[in-house]
Amino acid sequence: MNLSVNQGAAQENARPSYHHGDLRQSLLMAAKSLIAEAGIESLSLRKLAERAGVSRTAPYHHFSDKNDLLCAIAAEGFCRRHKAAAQAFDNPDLSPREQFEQFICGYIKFAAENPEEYELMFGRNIWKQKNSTQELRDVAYPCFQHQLEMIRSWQQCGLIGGESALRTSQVIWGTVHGIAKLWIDGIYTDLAQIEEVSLCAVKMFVNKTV
Amino acid sequence: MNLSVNQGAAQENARPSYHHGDLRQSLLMAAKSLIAEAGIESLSLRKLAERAGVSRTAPYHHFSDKNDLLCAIAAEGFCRRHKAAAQAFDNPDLSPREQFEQFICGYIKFAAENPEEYELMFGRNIWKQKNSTQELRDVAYPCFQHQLEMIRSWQQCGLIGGESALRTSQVIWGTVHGIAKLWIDGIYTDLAQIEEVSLCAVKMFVNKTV
DNA sequence: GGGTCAATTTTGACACTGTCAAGATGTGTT
DNA sequence: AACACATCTTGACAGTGTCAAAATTGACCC
Repeated sequence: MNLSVNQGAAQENARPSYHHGDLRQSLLMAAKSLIAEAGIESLSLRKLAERAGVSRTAPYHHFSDKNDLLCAIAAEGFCRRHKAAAQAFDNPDLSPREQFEQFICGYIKFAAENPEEYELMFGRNIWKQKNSTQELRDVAYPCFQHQLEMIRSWQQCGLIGGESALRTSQVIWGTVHGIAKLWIDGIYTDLAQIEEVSLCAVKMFVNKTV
Repeated sequence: MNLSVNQGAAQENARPSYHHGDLRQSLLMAAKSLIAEAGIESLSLRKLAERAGVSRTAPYHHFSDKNDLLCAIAAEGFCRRHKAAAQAFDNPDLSPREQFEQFICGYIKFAAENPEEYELMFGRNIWKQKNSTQELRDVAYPCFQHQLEMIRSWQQCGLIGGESALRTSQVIWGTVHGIAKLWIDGIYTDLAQIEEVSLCAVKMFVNKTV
């Protein structure tokens, strides 16, 4: 049903066959640009529709809900983050310690550089209750799982301590998520400090004997 | 200007002299009960006014803004949390290690037991831009400062590592905040695990030689 | 080519929201 | 009693998300 007819060529003035061409993709792009301009708080479906050049209710034929649209954007964010994390982890030139540092700093840097997108990926009621889309879960869960596996590997090579890999992973995820959130939400205000905080976190988690 | 005339007796049907008695306090109480009932997302000034028994715009004579009202509620939350933290820290019967554990677990427990209030204290645009009220800052900053001092004392007695007290404090705050947020926002769903995660965090931060 | 069907889009409407401007109502002070 | 002022109400406006019904348009079959 929601499968777009012509996926490719979702650029500017390429609408060969259908009514709009590929409105779903256009909406996602317009949404991201609107969010980048004025923040996620002020994103409304009506402004979005106007930007995309359609009427107010047109988006409802591609997204059941505003929440549905937000989930789709969030899913893209998880995809991007997942790819970046995997790339650093699979780099054979990095020592485990360097991998770990890349993970911590990369995670926080990703959040700091894409604050609105990160804010969307968590919070904003996307995960609360039963609001998460199947599509979102399909993308996000492997991302979470990947984090767990990385932590497990760093534990096995003695780089970091902790008991069960799951608990340790939950703590470390909490740390990076918390630092990112405190920055994004405006409590930590000095961006220059954020990287120092990240490095401090790395040192606190890494075993001293290594 | 905003000083209420008769602070005391802000209960149900006690409105001796003024129009309403003490609307400001009544509004705060009504707001907290509304938030407890339906979550912060669905709190509207109109519903709030109705609950307090006044017209839609009456609150605007006690709070300049919706944001102003939210800041006032958040300030109460910081007060409560600050008191609880100080109480545990000043307890002479507790060893530093017990104090630290109380801090970590107490912080996360506070957030888990008052999710809506905690969500309000951070996020919700209260700290972003210039939205924070002077009143809120006056209450919250000492609270942040207190956390820093506790961390410093635990560092000085060798309980925990880290470099500068500020950075260490930022990392640990990030950890408890992140775990709390991941729970509140619905990513960590099992409440029973939260305490285990808290204890795991304690073990990961405490020096092994102690 | 013409007719049919379903996907797509639009118009109209509803119940909300935060907030402003003016007026009404009561309180305290002189 | 009279004034000034804090407080509260009514009316209004521009937004918001979302539903129902109507209109448009492309694709497909004969």
